[in-house]
Amino acid sequence: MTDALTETLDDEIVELGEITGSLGFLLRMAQLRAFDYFFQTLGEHDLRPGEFTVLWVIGLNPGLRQGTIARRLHIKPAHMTKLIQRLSAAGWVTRTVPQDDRRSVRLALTGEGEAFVARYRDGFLHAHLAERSNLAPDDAEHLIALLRRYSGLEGAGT
Amino acid sequence: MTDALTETLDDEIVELGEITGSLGFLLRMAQLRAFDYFFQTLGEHDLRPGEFTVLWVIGLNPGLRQGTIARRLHIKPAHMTKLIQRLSAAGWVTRTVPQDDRRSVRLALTGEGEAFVARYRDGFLHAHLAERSNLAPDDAEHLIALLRRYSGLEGAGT
DNA sequence: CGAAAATAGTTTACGTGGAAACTATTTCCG
DNA sequence: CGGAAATAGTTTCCACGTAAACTATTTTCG
Repeated sequence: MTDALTETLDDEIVELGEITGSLGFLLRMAQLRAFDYFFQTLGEHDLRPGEFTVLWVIGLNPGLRQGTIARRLHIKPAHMTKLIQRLSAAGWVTRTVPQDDRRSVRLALTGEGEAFVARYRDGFLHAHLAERSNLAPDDAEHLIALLRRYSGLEGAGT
Repeated sequence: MTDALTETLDDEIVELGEITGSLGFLLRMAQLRAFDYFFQTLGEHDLRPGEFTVLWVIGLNPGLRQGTIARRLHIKPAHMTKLIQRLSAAGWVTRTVPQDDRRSVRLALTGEGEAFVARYRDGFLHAHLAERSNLAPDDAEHLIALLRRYSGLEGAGT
């Protein structure tokens, strides 16, 4: 490094301006932070957020068609196919083609799948506790409620 | 609500359970929705959120090094190189290697780049306004404030 | 019935973003 | 000075996710 004056003029300060009021921009930034926390907590294990979510939902809804779950999670069919192939190859998910509609595939967890979910369940669901570190608990709850509303998950269950 | 057994067999209802309280999951869902809004509004033009953000920040901070801007936006060096190559090839950004450090690259907008930013500025910055979203304006503002705090962009003020 | 349309899932081909290795330049010290 | 370390950016290769085309079934309806 040269002198402090040059340093100050060149680096350090990057003005972001009004873009910090853009929801899309903020969501991207927030997701990167959440991702950091996630891998900081669970990175030691070989676990991807998306994969665990799919396992979780299959566990809660055994026997549903692959496409039904994919739509609910906004996973595109092409990607869902690969996900299920992976989860199936790992021995966590069974694919069953029912008699009444041989186009479709119904999903369920294997015993290993259930064990896997049970094992990482707390770590995954509690990841959000660590994620909230910049926010007071009340604010974190509020943020979650607003996101749930914004993303259209409001009416469904909870 | 039907009972759990019926629910499970129904193809319409997908239970998500406690995962709807996970910040990471909600951020992913929210981002997908924001993405939809973005392309619904600006999809007609050939504009990517990330590219516009980079142009915007270069415009606000002409002469900064490529890596400085990348770090601030959490863009990895490898990706930043490709982004700048594209923006440069499009004639929006100039790359200047300064005499005092010939390893580095300093960025600025061309006239066309400034015109481009000026042209899409309103559409991009206002894309977040929750006209078509599920949130009231107050809630949208609150959501933005919480996200800004969570993602660590809280410069001054609160 | 049977051809056309609709549906479920898969395959292919591609674009975005990242990790690791590489090149070039500058700085640090022995 | 001059070799080791640090820094800036690039290149190569790979994972994730998507769109579009494809296969296989089921449904629609003339």
